[in-house]
Amino acid sequence: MMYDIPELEMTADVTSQEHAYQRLRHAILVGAIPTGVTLTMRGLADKLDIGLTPIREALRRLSSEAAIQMQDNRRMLVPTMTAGRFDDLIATRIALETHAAKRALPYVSNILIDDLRAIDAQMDAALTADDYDALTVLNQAFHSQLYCANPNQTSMSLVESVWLQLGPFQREVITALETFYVVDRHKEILTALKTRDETALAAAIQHDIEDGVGSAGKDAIASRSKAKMA
Amino acid sequence: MMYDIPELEMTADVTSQEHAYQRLRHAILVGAIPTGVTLTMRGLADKLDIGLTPIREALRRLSSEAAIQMQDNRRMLVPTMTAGRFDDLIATRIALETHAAKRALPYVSNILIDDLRAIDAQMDAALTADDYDALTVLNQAFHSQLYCANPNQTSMSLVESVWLQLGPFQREVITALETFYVVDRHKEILTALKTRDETALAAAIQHDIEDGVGSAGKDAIASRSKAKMA
DNA sequence: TTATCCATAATGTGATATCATTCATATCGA
DNA sequence: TCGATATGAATGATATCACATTATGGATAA
Repeated sequence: MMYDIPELEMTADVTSQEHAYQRLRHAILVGAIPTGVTLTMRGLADKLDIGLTPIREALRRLSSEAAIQMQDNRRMLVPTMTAGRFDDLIATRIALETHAAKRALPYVSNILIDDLRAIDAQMDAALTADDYDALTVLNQAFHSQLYCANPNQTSMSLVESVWLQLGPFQREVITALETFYVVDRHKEILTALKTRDETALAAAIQHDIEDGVGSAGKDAIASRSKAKMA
Repeated sequence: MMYDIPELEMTADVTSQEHAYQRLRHAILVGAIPTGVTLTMRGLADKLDIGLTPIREALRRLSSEAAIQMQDNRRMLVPTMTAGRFDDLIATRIALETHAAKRALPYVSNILIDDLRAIDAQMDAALTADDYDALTVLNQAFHSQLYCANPNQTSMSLVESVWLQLGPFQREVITALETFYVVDRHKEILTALKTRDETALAAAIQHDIEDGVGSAGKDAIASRSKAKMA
């Protein structure tokens, strides 16, 4: 199966391994790598124009984040999605991110709220420009900046692992009509932040996840299994 | 600083990389690697009697699980613990594991409960034998088996990342007097499982974490900062 | 037509060598 | 005595090579 890995501008001083990792990670995050197809090290090395060694280490890192799966046959692939796994990933996202948001709330400043609002505005722009990959990245930046307000935060890397596992769904999901809900829910999050209302914040995060990837993903899985039956 | 990495028997057919990963992982999990000391690839390769390449990939995997930290100076180390980070790790453990337990509950069978009870008995034996590393491993097996009852479970790898980050505290913590509480709380967990009581289960998990690593860890941090002042 | 088997190609694993960067230590200067 | 500096040692990064394992495609047989 053909696919391509989006470019990703980086500072020149990063190692090849880091470069490969960031680029593959981004590709998975926006759903650019189809699920189920076998990835080969030489193939990726060729595609990214990088040696085998950095690719290997990047893949090992991604496998430890459950972004890719290394089977015992020595085959590597982006795991395929099932309804059950998807459901559990969404539930885990909600548990983890409501927790992270609540822990971050005491550290939220008005400046941060303004920054989040700015990201939200960028999302509106990306939406009208039909730049869905940017939309995904911005949405994650929105959540990430919030959770990282907590200076002792230890759950961001866990959240990112879940995002990576949901990544393969991004493209089929984000084009769905439900997309605009995300922006709406961000407004709800911003309001809860402004009033420093912990309960409302947790609810808003949950709604954001459910209405965004959650519902659209369910639809995508449903239509996929219907297609298989036909 | 001197330290040694516990042996770990494995099947012969695993790759060197997997072997190195498992052994280093176990060492961090039981707190055998002191925090703050720089790890060198050649040093570890020498210690484990394995080539550089497998060590390198094992370290990359561990860094992606936040078990070790790779600084920009190219220095690698097991992160040192601070009171704030510890607090957040415990809070994350509770959020994540109560969630995992609740999701697993519908799949809990009486056979599983018996298995857990058997692990608990082994823990009693390990406790009287003063085998603290085994105690740690068994405790994690207890929790792991419970959460993995959910066939669609996606949070186990996240939980393990948190365990790895708390690992460096295991040895200083588990020798503390509070240790016996853990076993008590496991009884509470088992009771909640038997009655299929979701609320009681979540509470029991929370108590187990708080009374186990939680309180003992707080003490350890407190006495450590006291020692530094003296 | 379909299943089995074999030979070749492709792939992951691991070791080693080289290079650039970083660290450690001793020397020098104030 | 203390701090800055330079030099050599140690370390991580990467490419490359060799090898064992796995996959692939075609030929053969039922």
